Amino acid sequence: MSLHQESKVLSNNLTANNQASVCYAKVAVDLPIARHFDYAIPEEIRALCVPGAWVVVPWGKGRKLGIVFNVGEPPELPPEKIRPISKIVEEAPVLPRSWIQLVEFAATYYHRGLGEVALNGIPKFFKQLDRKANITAFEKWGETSTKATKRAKQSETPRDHDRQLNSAQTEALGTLINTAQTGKFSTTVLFGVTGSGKTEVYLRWLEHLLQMTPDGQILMLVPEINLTPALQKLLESYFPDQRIAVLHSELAEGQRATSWLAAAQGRARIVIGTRLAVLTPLPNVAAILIDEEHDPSFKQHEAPHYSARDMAIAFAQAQGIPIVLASATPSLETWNAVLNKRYACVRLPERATGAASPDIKIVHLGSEKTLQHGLTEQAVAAIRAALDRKEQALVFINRRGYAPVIHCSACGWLSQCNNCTAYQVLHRKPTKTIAGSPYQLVCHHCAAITNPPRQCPTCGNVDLVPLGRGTQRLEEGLAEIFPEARIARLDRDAAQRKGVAQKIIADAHAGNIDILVGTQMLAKGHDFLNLSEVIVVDADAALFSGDFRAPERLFSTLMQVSGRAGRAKDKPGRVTIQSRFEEHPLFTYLTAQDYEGFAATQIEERQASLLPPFSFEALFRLEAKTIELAIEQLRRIKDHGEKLMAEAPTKGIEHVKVCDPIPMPIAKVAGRARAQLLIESSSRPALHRWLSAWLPELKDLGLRWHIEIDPLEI
DNA sequence: AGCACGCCGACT
DNA sequence: GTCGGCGTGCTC
Repeated sequence: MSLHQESKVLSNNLTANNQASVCYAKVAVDLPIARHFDYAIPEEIRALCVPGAWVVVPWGKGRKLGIVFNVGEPPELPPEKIRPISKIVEEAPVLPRSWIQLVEFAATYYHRGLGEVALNGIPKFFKQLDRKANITAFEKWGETSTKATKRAKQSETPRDHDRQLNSAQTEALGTLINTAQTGKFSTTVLFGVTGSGKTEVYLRWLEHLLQMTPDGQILMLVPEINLTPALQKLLESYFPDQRIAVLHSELAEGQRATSWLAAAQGRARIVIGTRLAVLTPLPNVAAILIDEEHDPSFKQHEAPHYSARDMAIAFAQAQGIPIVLASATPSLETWNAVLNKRYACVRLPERATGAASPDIKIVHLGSEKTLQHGLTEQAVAAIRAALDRKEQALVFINRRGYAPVIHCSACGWLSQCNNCTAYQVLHRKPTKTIAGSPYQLVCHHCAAITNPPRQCPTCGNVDLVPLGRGTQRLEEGLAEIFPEARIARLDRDAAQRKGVAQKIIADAHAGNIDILVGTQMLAKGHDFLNLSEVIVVDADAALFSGDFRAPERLFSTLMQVSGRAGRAKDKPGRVTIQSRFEEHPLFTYLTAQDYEGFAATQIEERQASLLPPFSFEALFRLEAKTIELAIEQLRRIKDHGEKLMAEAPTKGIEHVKVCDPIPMPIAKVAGRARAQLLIESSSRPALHRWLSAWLPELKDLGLRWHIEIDPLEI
């Protein structure tokens, strides 16, 4: 008998025998579909079929993994269409209620399917249906690594533990312990400049929590994968007798499965991870800490588009536990909540080591002719001075590749991507090939790679020149200016090969590198004690960007990268920022390292123009063959919204503003035109009530769109 | 996501 | 004539 026939018979039996007692389960299926599915629960598994149970369900001609959410609610479908659950996966841990609630919250808030959210954070390994043979092996593996940790405990390593806190830290710790108490929901911002010793303070807070709650688990979110190894080491030396699980997308499948299982079974007391870790089931969660709270990487760019920070706050609230948001430059959403006294705030005003704050200088970026490989005289002198002192310099440029575009000096041709509204970026090939050009053109949007043309495709001119510079060209230029220096480059391209990023970071710590060239990746968190000079090659692109969040991001990036300089007591840090707009007010606040002053101006502007956090946004996006078609389809969505608005008073929905559809900032990617439609409201609940009324009706329009809640980039 | 169905273009 | 492109619809 085929699976399909078998299930038909089963469901017929179920309906025929005793319809009233047939029990149904709402199941999140492992699919990126914005919906859950109803299944009948066969009598013999009814006892095991509880929310959080793992099940195998029939799916079309095959089977799929699912997780039970609700049991007993009436199905939305006629009973004859409902098939029964195939079996319960008994060896899998029943997922905790807190996790079920979090997933339900996120699916509702982000207007997504349960399955899409629920299965998003579960390691691939557990989603395979034939994993049964391996699961015990993994459990054993988990046990052995616990033993390994225990063994490490016995060989007492010197612990940072005994290091004295300074008076500001001691005071901050006291306040933190008082405001962020166990067993009670609170949101506390730990606000301190880079190097003020936030880490020390929150480690002590974690220590306190671990003592207060004998089984309690702590979730710690960090923005960058590169930061986890150092943090893991630190935590392991700090808490040698606690099991620490690390979770991020670049772990090997086996490691990720092991860590996840340790967290889900409550064996791991501390769970460190990037944004995906917010979806880890934690049966005994006792507190949450988010480091670099403002970082945009906590927002997922793909499918469910969730903000791990916002989800974590909602999670803490639902579970009645404290959450701490640490940052030197909190997001304006967070800072506004501090000003409104919705969040508590603990301040750390000084650098803990006693090192002075870095001296930040803005220098004028003249015409290209006055520069050496894009660097001003002052910048070159600053790097040379660092080399002379046998200290390190970091040269920051937020653009990877060799040059952002190539250009024909005769006819003005630019290396436009054929499939995207973007330029192809000139890159040095990753490995030297025997034949052909050492360069290639790469589109950063569709990832298409082509050989650079030998002559201009429109006029035949052979004189094609790279315009501007990225990390690779800067590295080359620096090698020319400082032939004796050891230079390393760290950007997404360099970090692509596994282990390379960690090797460069280790080399920098060991003093085997004199000049570090890199992007964002280098700006965050690292504590290079011999680094005393930071150069920011070009801060201008973000100064006049159309994005209202650009100044906020620029300020925090510059503060963060500045914070890399002079982390040791005896080596004061200096920062040189090159700009054509030295008079810009952002720089005034930056040189004074006055986050609060800067935030006040930004908040004032946002309030005046009713931008977030003074309004709440949702964004419809869709793709079509042409931009006209995409706009036309979005207009149909808008029209429908306006029809709904006309009926709003009768339906009890408050007013929201539906803007006009516009092309996305990059209008075409990989040959597909993209457009967006912004929805705004001054009230978050109003916006969500509106969307809940609107979205189901839009299904009938037969359009393929998706929605993003609280978008970061518009 | 898969997978089926269905309707138009260039190929042995 | 068909093979196959991917647009559309469905999965409890």
